This record gives sequence, C-alpha cells and structure tokens, in this order.
Amino acid sequence: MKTQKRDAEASKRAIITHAIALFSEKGYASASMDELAKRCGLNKAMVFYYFKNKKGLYEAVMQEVLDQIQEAVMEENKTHTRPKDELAGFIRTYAKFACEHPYLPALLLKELSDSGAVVPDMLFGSMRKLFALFSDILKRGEEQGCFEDAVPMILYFMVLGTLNLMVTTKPLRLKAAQLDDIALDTCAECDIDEIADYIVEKMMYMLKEKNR
Amino acid sequence: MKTQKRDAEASKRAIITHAIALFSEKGYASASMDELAKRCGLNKAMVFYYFKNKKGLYEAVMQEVLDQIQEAVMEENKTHTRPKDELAGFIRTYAKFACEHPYLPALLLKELSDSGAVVPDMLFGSMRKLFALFSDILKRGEEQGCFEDAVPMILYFMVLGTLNLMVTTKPLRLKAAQLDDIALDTCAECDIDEIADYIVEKMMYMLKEKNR
Amino acid sequence: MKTQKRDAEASKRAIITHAIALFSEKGYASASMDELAKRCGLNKAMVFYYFKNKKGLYEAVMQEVLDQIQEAVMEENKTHTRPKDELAGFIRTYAKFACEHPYLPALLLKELSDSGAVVPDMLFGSMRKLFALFSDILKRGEEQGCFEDAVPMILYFMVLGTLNLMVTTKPLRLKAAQLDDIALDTCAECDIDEIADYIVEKMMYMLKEKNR
Amino acid sequence: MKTQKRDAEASKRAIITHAIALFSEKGYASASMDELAKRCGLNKAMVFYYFKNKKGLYEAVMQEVLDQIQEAVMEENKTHTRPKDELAGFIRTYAKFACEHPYLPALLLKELSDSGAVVPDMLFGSMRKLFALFSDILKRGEEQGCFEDAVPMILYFMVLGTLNLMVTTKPLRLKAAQLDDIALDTCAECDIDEIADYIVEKMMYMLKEKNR
DNA sequence: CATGAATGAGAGTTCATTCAT
DNA sequence: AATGAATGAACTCTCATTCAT
Repeated sequence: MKTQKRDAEASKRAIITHAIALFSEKGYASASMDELAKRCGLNKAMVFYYFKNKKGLYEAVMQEVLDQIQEAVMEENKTHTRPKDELAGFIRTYAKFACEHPYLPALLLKELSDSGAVVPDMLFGSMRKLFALFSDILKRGEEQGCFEDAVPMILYFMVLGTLNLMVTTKPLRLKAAQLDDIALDTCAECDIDEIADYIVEKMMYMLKEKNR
Repeated sequence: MKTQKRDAEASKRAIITHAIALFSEKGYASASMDELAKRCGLNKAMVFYYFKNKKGLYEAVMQEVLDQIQEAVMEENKTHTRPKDELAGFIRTYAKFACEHPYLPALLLKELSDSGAVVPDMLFGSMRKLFALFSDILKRGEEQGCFEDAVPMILYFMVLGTLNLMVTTKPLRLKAAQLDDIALDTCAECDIDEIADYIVEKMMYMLKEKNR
Repeated sequence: MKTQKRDAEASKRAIITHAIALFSEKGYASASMDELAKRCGLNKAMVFYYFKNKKGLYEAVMQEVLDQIQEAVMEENKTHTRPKDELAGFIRTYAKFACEHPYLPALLLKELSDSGAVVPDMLFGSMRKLFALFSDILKRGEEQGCFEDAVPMILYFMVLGTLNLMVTTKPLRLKAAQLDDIALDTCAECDIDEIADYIVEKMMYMLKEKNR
Repeated sequence: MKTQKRDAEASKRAIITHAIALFSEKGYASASMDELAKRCGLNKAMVFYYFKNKKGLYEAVMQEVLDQIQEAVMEENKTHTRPKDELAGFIRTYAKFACEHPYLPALLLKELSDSGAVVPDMLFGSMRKLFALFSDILKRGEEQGCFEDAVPMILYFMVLGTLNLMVTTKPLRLKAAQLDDIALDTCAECDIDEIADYIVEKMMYMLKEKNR
C-alpha cells in the first residue's frame, strides 16, 4: 500500500500553490490558515506538519515565487548577447511573468514596502540574483558604450516599481475608467506588452543620451 | 492655558499621528488598536469614540496622508511656470516629502498593491488630484513641444514606484551593504535629493528624445 | 433666569418615556444608555444624573408602568359593584391598556420569566395591589355565590398570561398568517376587544359550573 | 472505552446542556460565552468550534428544547383517543415537562415576549407542530360535539401562559409567601399536578357550556 | 443643569498552533 | 500521513459609568 489519499509531495505542492494565491490576495496577516486548509481540501494540521509555522510557509511561498521569476528571467536572458537586447528582454520577461502570475507584484510590493519585515534574509538571497543580473547587464552595457550613467539600483526599482504598480492597480484603474470622466487616461485597457515596450523604449533613450 | 487632558483636539490628533506610524509600520491588518491606544497614552475606547471603527480610523489616516502630500506638491507647483520645471518640482517635492514622512511610501505601496482593498473610494478622490496635476503638466509640456510621447499613467507610476521603493527599502539596502560583498551597489548611502535629481535628469532625456 | 433649555421635570419625563419604549423593545440587557440618550436628545450623563444607574432607571420604568396599569384598572373598577361586572371590567381594561401600551406585556413577561431578576422587590409591591384587587373580586364573588372554586393566583396568571401573549405575539402571528397555509388560524386579525370578550365569557362559564 | 476528553459528542452535549441553563437563567443578551465555557469546563473557542456563533448556539438550544417538549407531548398524545382525554393529557404533560425542565417556560416566555426577535423562523416551524396538535384536538372535539366555541389560538396561549407563568414565578411566589401577610394566597406550595388538574377542570367547563 | 471626554471591564469572535488518535 | 479536538492569546468593539468643566 502506497499512500492513503495523496502522496506527501502532492499535498505539499497543493499547500504552496494555494498559499501563493491566498497570501497575494489577502496579504500575510489577513491570510488565514483555516481558509488555506479549506482551499487545499486538507486538514489544517497538515499545514503545520509540512511547514514549521505560518511564517515558515510564507518563506517557502516567497522562495518559490522568487525562484520562478528568476528562472524565467535568467532563462530568457540566455537568448541574447547584446546588453541592449538583454535589458529589453529582462523588462519584457518580467512584465509578462508578472501579468501571468499577478501574485508576484502583490507579494513583492507588500514585502518591499515593509523592508522585508516578514522574510528579510530571504529577500537578500533571492532578489539578489535578479538584481545582480540587471546590474551586470548595465555594467556590461556601459563598458561596451551602449549605456551611460546607469545607476543600477535606481533603474532596477524603476523597472520593478512601474511594472508592479501597473499590474496590481489594473482593477483599480478599470474601475476608475468606468466611474470617472474621460479627462484622465488611466491606461485601463493597455495590455502589458505595450506597457513593457513603452518602458523599454524610454529606458533606451534614458541610457543613451549622449551618443545619439 | 489649556489643559493637556480632556482636550478633544489633542487626543484626536494623537490618535491620528500614532495611527499613521502604526499602520505604516505594521500594515492595516497587523496594527492593533490596543497597541495604538497604548502608544497614545489613551484608553482603547477613545479610539472608537473619535473614529467609528478601525476602518474608519484607517480612512482618516489615509485621507490625512494624501492631503498632506497633495498640498505639499500643489503648493510647490505654484512656484513654476514651465512644464519642465513643474515636472522636476513634482518629482523633487514628492521625494523630499516621502523621505521626511516615510510612512507615505509604506502606506501607499501597501494600499496600491491591494488595489485599494481597504479604502478604494478614497484612493480615487484623493489620488486623482495628484495624478491630474501630473497628467496636466505632461500634456501642457507636449503642447508646448518640450515633451514627447508621454503616457501619464505609466510615467506617474514610474516616478512614484521608483521613489517609494527607494524610500521603503532604505533599511533593507543598508543592511545589504553591510552584509554583502561590495560587488553590488545598493545605493545605500545615496540621499534622496541625489536620487530625485537622477530621476529628473533621466525623465527629461526620456521625454525629449527627438528634439536633441 | 429659570431654566437653560428644559426644566428638570421635563428631562426626567423624557428619559422615562423613551426608556419605557427602549426597554420593552430591546429588553433590559440589550437596551443601551447611549441610544436612550440619543432618543431623548439629551446627554448620556444626564441619565445618570437623574437616575442612580441603569438598574435604577429600569426600576423607575417598571414603577411607572405598573402604576399606570394599576390606576387604569382601579379607576375602572369603581364603576362596577357586582363581582361579575368587576371581573369583566378588570379583564377588558387590562386588555385595552395592554393593547394601547404594548410595552406593558413585553416588560411584564420578561420580568416575570426571570422571577423578577432585575426588580424583585418592586414586583411585590406594585403587582401586589393589582393581584389583591383581582383576588378580592373573586372572593366577594364566591361569598355572593356567583363564583365557585376560584383559585385567584392561577386565574390571575390565566388572564395576564393569555392577554400578554396575545398582545406580544401579534406581529409573529401576522407573519405566520402570511407565510403559512390557511389550515391554522392564528387569530392574526382578531382585535383585542373580541379577545377580551371571549376570555370574559369563558371565565364566566368556568366559575359558575354548578349553578347552571 | 472512550476517553472523556477529545470526545466531540460529549463536548457538544455539554455546551448545549449548559447553554440551556444559562440562557434560561440570564436571557439571550446577558448570557456570556465566557461563563458558558467556564461552566462546561471547556475553552471558550470550543463554543465557536461547534456552533457558528452565539446566535447559532441559541438556535440549537431552542431547537433542542422545542423538540423535547414536542416529543413528550406527541408521545403522550398517542395513548388517548377521545379529544377530552387528549386535551387533558396535553395540559398535564406540558405541565409536568415544564416543571421538570423549568428552562422551557423561561426561554419560551422570553422568546415570545419579543415576538421571536432572536429566532423567528424556528419558532414557526417548531412551535407550529405543537399548536397544530392542540388545534386539531379542539377541532375534532367540536366535530364530535364534546367541545363548543373553541378558539384554538387563544386557548393555546391560555394553557401555555398560565402554566409557564406558574412555573417561572414559583420562586417569586415562595418569597412572597414568606414576606407577605397571609391575606393573599400565592399558591406558593401548590404542586404542578394540582395546578394542571385545576386548569384541566376549568377548561372542560369552559368548552362544554351548553351541553350540561 | 448640562456636556463631552475618559475609562475599565467585558463582550463575541478569530486565529495560529498543538495534542491525541 | 492525516485528522478532529482543544487551547490561549489576541483582536475589534461596546457599554455602563464617572470626571472635569
């Protein structure tokens, strides 16, 4: 006899998957382990069997999420060689991923707005790699003369900040578009690829001011 | 001379003031009214005496905070006439305010990352004015030929996103600077004015691509 | 200068009047002094100025209510001389009063169902007189041979119980009449005089079994 | 052998049992879930584990209580065939049950005096059956010529009103007997069977006025 | 006589977490 | 591996009551 209902790995995955959704919907504090268990169709105690506690689960969730985005970006990065293409790819890949997995921006903004109150150490480790890549692209770009005066940290947050906010505020902007007069364009209908393209274009201008 | 106790206005202000700090530290869900009362040196029931309930207090807090930033920006805006100066002023004023009142970025990012889960209606009203100004500056700039191809919504979030993240992640970045190797520059020591200047400069390049 | 706004007596009366309504609507425990003050248009502290505390107010309310019904019944009783007329008058007067002042049955049933948990001593004093009259009518009736085998306590509760329940359950019975099939007649439309007449008639049969 | 702790059924029963007592002592609003848990020897949270909330518990309590009295009356009713016996049996059974389970009158009077403020819907369903039986007995009695001019709703409340008040006021009447002069007989020592017999006798006279 | 501010105790309810099976 | 029962601490909110003016 193998397993009773589901094997351990499946249960663990179910928990992580639903936890990602729950945490990004409700935020850390408002996410209830009771509801999580219900969504998973598992007993509440199982959550504590597989993960030390709520914080432990949240860490696993963040790990998972950061790993996913990293892998997506890293993988895509391999297909380019020129820094300009790499930067464009970075932005477009992040945008696409964020749009398809909208929990990412929600979790990330919440976590960053607390300076990593819940999982500080992990943010270093996991976000570092992504930032390191971004930083490296810019540095190489500068060395090759295609970028100028790049401050990676600021530009990194410029990309992440813009994209994350555009994704998380989408429902808000849609609602605003309906209620509001037409005077203000909230980009309610823009799709994420257009937005990414716009950012890419602007970033290029930004970084090539002299050599035009 | 007024007394210190039994002063309604003083009590109400104390509650708002400490609530701003508490909510931005802990987020809405994790902020406890018990602790708030303790910080204020008031009885817990007073919070509910002056504000209908936790949500009502939070709304008052957001209102206050958004009013403050708006007024600061609007006021400063009057001192300029040319769109380019206005845009630079907007960015620098926001940056300065956010740095001096670091609760603003924290509250704003949290609220926006939930699409205004707690106070949706207010975000429209209060944030709209700021965005309307930003949008107007860009539009006039385009009319006068000093800006080109501006999409206000995206650029607005670019400014807010970058600045808010730079402010809220400051402690995180400082910590990273100490622990990490020196390979990655996290701008740990940059002060906000430099950051604002950098953003202003880059935005200008961004918006004047053709006419150089 | 006489008074500031209303004189003391008027305020006190307003409190009692609204308290009667409030207590009979919500019951003792659920009646809030805050709401009472609001209904009176007075400051909450005034309630405690005029009445020692909530219990004291409730006692005053019960006193008032019992005094009213007593006076109504006693007064009417004077117009009769024969025990049969007196009994009929008692029932009809109580019924009429209860119907016009529906707080009476509500308050009385609640208080009696607790064995006078809130105001035990007063119930003695105030209810005693009414019961004494009822008892006396029956005794004289027996002496004069028009009643037989009367147990005043039981008959007293029979009259009060029936009438009080018919008055307090009126809304319930109306609702039942609408929802229910027609099989069960809940007397939803009976008016209180018919009910009183019916009870009078039946009581008469009850008490004259032998001499027919 | 089952354990005593970790026995769901036992815990649930304990809660219901003590809740019946508590609600009938204090009424709905004044019954505290803290005290209930203490009386049960359980953690307060268990109450909410087994019952949705206070109201849900109260509904369960009323359901239980109404089911009990119904079953007792219905069961006894099967042993009779003639309407007169059925009516007598109804009254005596109700009386006996009310005396042995004195929470019933307390709960019932409180609930009825609010017109079912707390559990309106249930009162229909559950009380309806009892009233339907009572009503049916009278109707059949009239068809068979042993009762005349019966208005079931009024007579039903006459029976319930009298018995419930006699039961709930017992402590009050005992106290009155001690304090008061002897002039007024409060039936302090009457036992419930005598009272029931008296009511039965009187009801019979009431309903057979013509055919004597 | 009247008010608004203040308080402490307690209410119902939720929740992360652990225990026993 | 999995469950339901149990817990204690915390939470938001209400209320009767009192104080200072």
